[in-house]
Amino acid sequence: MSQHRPGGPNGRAGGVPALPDLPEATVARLPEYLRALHNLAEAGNDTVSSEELAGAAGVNSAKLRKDLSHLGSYGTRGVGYDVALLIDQIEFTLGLTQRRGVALVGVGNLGHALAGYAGFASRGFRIAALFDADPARVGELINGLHVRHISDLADVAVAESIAIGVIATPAASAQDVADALVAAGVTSILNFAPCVLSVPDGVDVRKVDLAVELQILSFHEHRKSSLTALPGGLGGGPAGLVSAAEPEEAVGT
Amino acid sequence: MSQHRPGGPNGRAGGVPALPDLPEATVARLPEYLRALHNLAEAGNDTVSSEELAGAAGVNSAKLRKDLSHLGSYGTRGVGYDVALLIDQIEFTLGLTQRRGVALVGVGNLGHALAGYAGFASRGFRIAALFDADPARVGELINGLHVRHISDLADVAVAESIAIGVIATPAASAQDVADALVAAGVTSILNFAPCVLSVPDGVDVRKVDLAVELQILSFHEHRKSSLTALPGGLGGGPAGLVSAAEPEEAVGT
DNA sequence: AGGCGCTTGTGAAGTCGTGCACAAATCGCG
DNA sequence: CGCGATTTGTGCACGACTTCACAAGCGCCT
Repeated sequence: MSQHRPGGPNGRAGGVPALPDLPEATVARLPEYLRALHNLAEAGNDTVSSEELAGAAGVNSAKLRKDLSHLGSYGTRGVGYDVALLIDQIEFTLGLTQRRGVALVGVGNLGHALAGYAGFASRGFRIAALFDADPARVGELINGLHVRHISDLADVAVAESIAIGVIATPAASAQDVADALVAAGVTSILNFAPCVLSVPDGVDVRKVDLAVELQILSFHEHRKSSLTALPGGLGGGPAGLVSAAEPEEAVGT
Repeated sequence: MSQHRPGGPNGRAGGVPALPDLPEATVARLPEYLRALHNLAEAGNDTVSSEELAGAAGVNSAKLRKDLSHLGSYGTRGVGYDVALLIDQIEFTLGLTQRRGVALVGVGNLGHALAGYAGFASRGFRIAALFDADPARVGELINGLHVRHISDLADVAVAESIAIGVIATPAASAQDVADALVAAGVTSILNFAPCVLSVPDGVDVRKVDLAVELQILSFHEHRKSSLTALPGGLGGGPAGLVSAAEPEEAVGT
């Protein structure tokens, strides 16, 4: 995360919910609850218990209740939560009451897929513009939008009041793109490039690295197979047997 | 997220624990260190200090040292870490000394991009087979592999000893695919479908939901704009007390 | 009306992760 | 050979998150 404001005791009068300074872990789970709630609503459920909802979202019910309690008390004891009300509450908290415009930079392999990803549109986002540095790609029509050159970024971002940018370029150009986004007024960045971005304070960056996820799984595979293969424990250290594995297939991206 | 062994009171009967049972948070950072190390190696660095490496990986140097200390002592005081040695160590720990085969199910929008994603190959994985349920897609050639029907999954998975599966199908079919993967002997699943999978114990699932990341960013956007719009508290409540932003590294979790 | 079963909301305890601060270890050099 | 500069490895305190366990609240049934 980029920054977190430890706010003071939040006390607001009136019916409008305050901005309750949620734990980051809670924020990360709210979208999951929201998805589960939409499913439930579609299935015709009016209310839902914490146990049910927790099951649908894949978490512990106590955790779910505590998470929701941070938003305020929107459940009824003995009954459960009103599905529609809770959806509204979470959407408000996540700032999804307005459809946010997103700028996507880099329409290569991954960018192409992201541009066409229906999940963005269905969950409150609108891909407002596509950019690429490659002039050969400029003009290409993807999913109803045509690709613009990255030099137009500032103009478009301002015109469409875009606050979120997605970087789907190679790592080498990611920092430049991030700088350009920041200069254009973007204050939240989702980075798919495998590199660390440095941005000014006040700008949030989240990173998604697809290969990292596989590597984490690989670790668990490795551990599982070691456990079954060597129940006793393998001696010494894992020091020796590494070197002669693969022909070092460069890292270049 | 992944499943943990319930294990209870640590079922290990005496003896030295073979694999040091790393904290999950550490495991999640190792791939990042590995990437940074490969960059350094390519740049010709022989050794690196924790401070440098931490910078390149976007973390605190104390955290990095603690993480690495869990793997054993592979640094030299006063000097730093041997880049090549550390790469070997981390790759061993992550189980990347063998190139792991991956089965990708669902070659729609996103699956297509994943099939062509160079980052997998360059970081120790080999997409060994592509599957789809749609007969119209079977046979299609993507990145040198042709798409097979999902009914072949079991045969191929066994033949190629595939332990990792990637689900890039719509949510509606994800659970069926997961069941098929598990039946075919896959014990680790990376799920891009926006739904909760239920799998037997011993199977690890990691979920990546692209829209969720945007929603988390949206939350922070929402909060930022509210803060600037309402600098003070409204009536009644204790106002002020908004401490300044704490600078921190920009690292996604 | 009153009691009963169900479910939320939350104090409190426990677990996990982080970051500081420093001792121990190593190198280079005079 | 010893000293100082440097950097690792880690004990410790702190903070964040999770989980348990239960009181408080709500609706329904008698």
